[in-house]
Amino acid sequence: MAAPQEILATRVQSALGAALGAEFAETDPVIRPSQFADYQANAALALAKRLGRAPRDVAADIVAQLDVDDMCRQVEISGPGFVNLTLREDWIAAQAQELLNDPRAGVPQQESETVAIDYSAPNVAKEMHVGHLRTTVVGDALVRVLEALGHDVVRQNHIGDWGTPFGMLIEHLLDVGEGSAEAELVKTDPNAFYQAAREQFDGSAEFAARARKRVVDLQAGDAETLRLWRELVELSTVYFNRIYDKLDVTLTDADLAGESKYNDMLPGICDELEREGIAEISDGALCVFLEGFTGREGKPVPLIVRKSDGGYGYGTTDLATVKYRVEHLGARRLLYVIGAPQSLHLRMVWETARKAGWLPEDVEPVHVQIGNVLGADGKILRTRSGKPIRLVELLDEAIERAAKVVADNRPDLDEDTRAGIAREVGIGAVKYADLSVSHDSEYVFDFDRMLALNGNTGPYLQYATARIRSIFRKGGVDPTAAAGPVAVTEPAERELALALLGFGPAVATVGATLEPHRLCAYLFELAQAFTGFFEHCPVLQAEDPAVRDSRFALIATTLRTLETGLNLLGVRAPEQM
RNA sequence: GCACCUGUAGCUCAGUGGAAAGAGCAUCGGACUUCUAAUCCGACGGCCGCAGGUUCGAAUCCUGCCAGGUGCACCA
Repeated sequence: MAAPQEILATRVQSALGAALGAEFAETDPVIRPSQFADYQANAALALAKRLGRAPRDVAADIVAQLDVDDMCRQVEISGPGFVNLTLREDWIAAQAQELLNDPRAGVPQQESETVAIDYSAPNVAKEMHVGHLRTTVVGDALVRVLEALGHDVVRQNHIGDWGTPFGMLIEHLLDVGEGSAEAELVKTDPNAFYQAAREQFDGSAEFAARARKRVVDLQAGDAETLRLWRELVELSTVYFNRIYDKLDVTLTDADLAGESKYNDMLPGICDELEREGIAEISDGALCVFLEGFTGREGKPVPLIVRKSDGGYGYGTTDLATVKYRVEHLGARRLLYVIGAPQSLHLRMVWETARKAGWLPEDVEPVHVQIGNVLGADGKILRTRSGKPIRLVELLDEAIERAAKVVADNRPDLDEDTRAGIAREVGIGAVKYADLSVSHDSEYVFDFDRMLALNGNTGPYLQYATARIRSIFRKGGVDPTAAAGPVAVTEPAERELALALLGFGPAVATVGATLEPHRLCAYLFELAQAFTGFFEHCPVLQAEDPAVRDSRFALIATTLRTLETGLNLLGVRAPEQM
């Protein structure tokens, strides 16, 4: 199963070799979608300069050697030397038929690579906010896509489960009592618990003293303190899992790889850095100074690996993640799906790891930068009173709003069905909104826009699948039973079939660029192509049984492609809506 | 001050060195006796922040500037 663009690329390359010499057989044929044909090959323009010839002549030579009769019905030199390529309808139909029969839905099977992916990373005893939402959703989509492409993906949920706040949290847990209603807040409203602890810490010197002592005990490995700490982590895990469940995210407890996991590695990391002369003591702290990293007033910025009080910061922990993921997990790509502001920090961590030999040249670390989510005012999304928005409330509001729309439009459905649809549509809308814009840009959060059935939204794609299912229901046909044969005659059929062939490449692109919004853009175009088909090409009312069978096959493939694509994004497709 | 990100239609956002820069929303005008109108079709709308440069060709690459955002020593 190969996409038109790829097949054309190899064909044009052979033509290049034949026309211009073997040394040109590897050059990029520059196949692009065209507004004047299906595709265009732009290689001649670039090569003309090198050859010292007129571009149109070069194009003519390429076309003379080009063997595409089986797949193109028109090959035309146009403009300054573009080669316009128009596919044959029977070829498109044959490819669509192949796609229908392809158990992988056109998704290429790539050579397996171990990829470690760090995403979500909420903090224990703290509410997840919209920033966590986005790294969770984007990270999970990347996981699904990479796995579909055949890679060995290791999820690493780097939760904040260690550090000074735990002294305060543990003491507060003891004060309210283990198992008390207030302790249970960690499962449901963690910020309430955290704020209460914070208030004690700020308001009571006695409490603060206890909290500080507790931190020391924790780091010393005191058994009772560790037990209480574990208790807090477990309570938090209940909260995380409730969110992940609601969000339909693949993370489980097995993926937890929080800061505490690396505690044992930290002293060794510092020792090695110091021994190798990579780190030095500055103002009492063990620091790595790297060339080219300067801050205010040109002062060198350190990566602090051991604080002056002997404690470790996140720089050390992050170094440990690199070491662990390379040495222990055998990862060839290290993905960090975290906020854009961490960019400087990560670059310093990686450069330090390179110097220390923990990050070999053939291992590629990537920062999948996550941009801020903004409110209507263009500032980081907060409630009217200025507090961060509770994620649970935000998700519930999305579901409520979706429920209202479903109730308005589908009074014929029973309540349970409507509630199920509302959940899938509401959550899908929020996730899709996070995924459909490039992950590194900020975007403005707007319920009305993301829940709209028009435009590049989750509901629009879900609606397309629901309409297809409706046709199959009415026709009494099982989508998996559609077998074709596929024929392509109407323009809308042609457009839909051609769009279907682009799925595999779109998924592959996301795997390479780590940009889920490209898959969104593809699925949106496919859904639009389907809508055009839906308007112009009746399926059930088609008079000719052969046309009917062909159209069944086309929409069955469309349904599977849309659902597979949505699934790769982590978005559900309701059977009706 | 240094570094990174962003600047594209009224708004929200796409855009792989290729032809005349795209979509959705909003606005205006149309289409339900039809497989879901929660839909669709059409129109309107652009010094691609500014100025240079590279190139046969630049929203895209380079340099400078302007504007906004973020980060820059012991929180993560």
